[in-house]
Amino acid sequence: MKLDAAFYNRDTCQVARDLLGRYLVRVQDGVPLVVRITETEAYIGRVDKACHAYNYRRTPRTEPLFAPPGTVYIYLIYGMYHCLNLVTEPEGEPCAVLLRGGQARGNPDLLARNRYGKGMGQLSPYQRKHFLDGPGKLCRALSLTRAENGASLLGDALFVCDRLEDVGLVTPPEDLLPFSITAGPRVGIDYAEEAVHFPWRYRIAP
DNA sequence: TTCAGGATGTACT
DNA sequence: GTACATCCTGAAC
Repeated sequence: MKLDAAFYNRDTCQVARDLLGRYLVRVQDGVPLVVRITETEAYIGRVDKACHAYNYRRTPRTEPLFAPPGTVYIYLIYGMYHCLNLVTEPEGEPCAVLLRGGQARGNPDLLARNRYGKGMGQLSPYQRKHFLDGPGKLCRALSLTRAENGASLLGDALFVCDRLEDVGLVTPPEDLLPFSITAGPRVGIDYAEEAVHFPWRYRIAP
C-alpha cells in the first residue's frame, strides 16, 4: 500500500532505511513510472551542516523542508540537475531523505525516453549499468523538476508504495528476497565539516 | 576501466 | 563573486 504521513513522520535515518526496497511511483500522462529505491541519504537540519536548512535556516528555497512530512523538496544543483527529497519528521523540523539511486521497474522504456530520448533496448551496456545510480539521473528519468517542488506524496500523482501490485504491476521474485543495509558517509558534501563523517548514506547491500 | 574538465543557473555572501 | 547533496564526454591506459 501507499506510504502515509505517519511513515514520514518519524526519525529521518529510520525513514531513509525503510525506504530501501520500496517503490517510487510517478504518474506521467496516466502511466506509472516506477523505480525501486536502492540508495538514500538522511539530512537533519537541526544538527547537520550538510542540510540546506541547517540550524533552522529558513529561506524561500528551504521552505518545503519545514512543511509537513510527506512533502517533496526538489532543488536545482550545478545549474543543470535536480535532486529529489522526501520531507520527514513533524512540521517545522527541517529534515528530508535524498533519493540517490534506484532500479527501473514499471515502464522502463518511458524512463529511458525521459533520460536519453530512446528506448531501453537502444542503450549501451554502460548506460544500462549506470541507468539510475545518481540523484540527478533519477529526477531526469522520472521527469521531476522544480515544478513538483512542494508537492505532496500523499496524493495519486507521486508517492511511494511497498508492492508493484499497488500500481497494477507484478513484483518480481528477486524484489521479495531479504536484503541487508550498508551505512556510510554521504557523497558530495566536503564543505560540511564534522557532518562529512555522519554515516547517513544507506544502500541495499550488493 | 578510470580520470579530468566542462556545462550551467540559482542562492546566498 | 563563489559555491553547489552532479553528470557526461573524451582521452589515456
